[in-house]
Amino acid sequence: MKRGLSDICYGFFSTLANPTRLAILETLRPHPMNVTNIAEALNQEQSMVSHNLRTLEKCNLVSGERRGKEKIYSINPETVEGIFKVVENHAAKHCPSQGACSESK
Amino acid sequence: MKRGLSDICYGFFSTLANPTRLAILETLRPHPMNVTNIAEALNQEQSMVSHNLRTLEKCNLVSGERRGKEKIYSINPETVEGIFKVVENHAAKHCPSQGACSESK
DNA sequence: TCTTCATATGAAGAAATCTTCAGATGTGAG
DNA sequence: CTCACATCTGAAGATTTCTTCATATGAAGA
Repeated sequence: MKRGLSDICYGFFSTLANPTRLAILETLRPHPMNVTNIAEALNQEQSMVSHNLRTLEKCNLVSGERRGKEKIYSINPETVEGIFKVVENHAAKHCPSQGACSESK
Repeated sequence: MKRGLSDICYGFFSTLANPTRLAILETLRPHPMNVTNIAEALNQEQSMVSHNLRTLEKCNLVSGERRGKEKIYSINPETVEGIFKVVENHAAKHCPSQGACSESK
């Protein structure tokens, strides 16, 4: 198996290949938020959100800052916006109605 | 669960979250190639490459063109280069030695 | 048509990832 | 210190995705 850029990318894309994590990024896009609020916004269990925030943080897609009892998470805007931009453009051109790269064809 | 850009992105990133598929993209980056040659380049079974090419094609990350017995696959350069560029930049800033977004921390 | 090369496909066990639950840790107030 | 609130963590069953194998389909030439 060839090895190169692929390796650098694998963890990155694996991190993004999850609906909860994508939803977290989208939720944090407008502004930073604490864990409880993210969980409420997504209607998910707090522990699930926490697990996924850890994955996102490992990958530097979000970063968290303690503020008293809370921990405020915010996205890494450069990377997240950059990626979303490419995907939005791709979807606009190649993904008819909606729901890209899925079933059908 | 919130629904939005996340849905469009999910299939896209799932497609990219696989070492074989990333290696295929990297292999095709310089120039188009047929299935057998890709398999040889990656030292992988032909059927595996074929399965993964199908996934990539569904997502419009590659496209295949029959030429006689062979089928020549090529990447969608706009999207693939765009994505790699963002990831390379991200890795340069946030992924110390190499192997991004993986273990440690 | 028969043969050969090239590619695609279905199915099933193997492997990786998720989700959930129970409880641990951290923080600040009283 | 104890309590309450906020977040984190480990483990295990549930679920999803991979890999492999056997075989099917397609294309071209004899």
